[in-house]
Amino acid sequence: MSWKIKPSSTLNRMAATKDPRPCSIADALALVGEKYSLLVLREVCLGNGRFDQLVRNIGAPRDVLATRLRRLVDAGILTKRAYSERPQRFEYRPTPAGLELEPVLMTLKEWGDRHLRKGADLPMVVEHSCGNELVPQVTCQACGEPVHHDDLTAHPQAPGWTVTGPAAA
Amino acid sequence: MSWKIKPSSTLNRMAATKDPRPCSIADALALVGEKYSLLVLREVCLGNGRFDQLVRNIGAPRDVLATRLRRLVDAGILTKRAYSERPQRFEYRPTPAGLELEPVLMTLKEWGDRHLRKGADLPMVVEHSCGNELVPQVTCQACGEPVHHDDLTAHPQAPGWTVTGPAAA
DNA sequence: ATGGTGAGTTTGGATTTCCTACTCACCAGT
DNA sequence: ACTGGTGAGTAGGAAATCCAAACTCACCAT
Repeated sequence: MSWKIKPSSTLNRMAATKDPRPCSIADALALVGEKYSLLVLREVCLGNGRFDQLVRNIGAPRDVLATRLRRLVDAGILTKRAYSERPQRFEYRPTPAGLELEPVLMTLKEWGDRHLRKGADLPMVVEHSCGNELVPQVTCQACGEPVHHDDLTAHPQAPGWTVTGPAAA
Repeated sequence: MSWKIKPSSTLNRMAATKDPRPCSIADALALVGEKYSLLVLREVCLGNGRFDQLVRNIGAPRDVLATRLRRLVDAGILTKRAYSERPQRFEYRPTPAGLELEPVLMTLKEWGDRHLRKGADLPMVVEHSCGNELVPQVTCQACGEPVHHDDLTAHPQAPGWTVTGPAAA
């Protein structure tokens, strides 16, 4: 049996620790930020929604994949539907909420293409219906202008937020 | 000592396994997809780049955070610089490459705001220099139009890709 | 009867995370 | 000079996760 008395210096540190911030980015990542989850979404958005396709294309262990799929279905990001009874066979497809995560995939792909492959030898190109290769760009819905870091000002609305930098409120 | 003879059904399964696809999304996630990495980027983009600020605001264990920071610095996404010698104190800031990950954060925040909080009681609002609240929208750089799933066609360029769905090449 | 496929589950070991504590260097107050 | 506090980590062990391979179960094909 130990005394479990904390030295005061430790007590002070404990008093200073706080819960992490309320944040939609953190909440979103709690759902889709686990390993392989966004790659699952990539595949189902491409129409490759069967279990063994996912295993092959993503390279995830089967049990981990099964866990991720359950979680994404529970979160309303994917649906599981049978494409064949007798033999029962299933396919995962994105829900509308899942499809709305595509912008995240597109911006990630853009960044990877530019910074990790320097624009050459891209493993895959996406074509937009306008006929050009898609280069996704984030714009402000209100004014239509492309968004740059220096154009942003953060306004914390909930307790727990402090902003010290150039984007401070 | 065991014989290590595989049943033939297993042999066949092994022959079918392949490496995962070459993919910029997967490569990007290998760098910034680990737990907490994107939250570190959030904080650093807000100007909160000191170790203990990061610990408090993110809620990450200190050792994990130290590991992530090293990795992000190595990847050229953050820089570490002293803001005080004697006592040595450091601050992490985003590099240009790090700043270019902001679109990923913005699209994630958008999704979380809409789907996880239904638009009400947002913990934080970002203002664009045009004076409006920022609602990020992904557009096609070539034609300027907002991008929708059905407007996209995937064109695999590297081996290992198969696309069976509506976005098939 | 044998083998093959799809969609997982089971098993057992390797790897990561997490938590608490500890260090080290410095500064501030008494 | 001593006590306490801060910043930026490191150390060590328990808990959770991951991973690869094997196994299951239901069905179909030869």
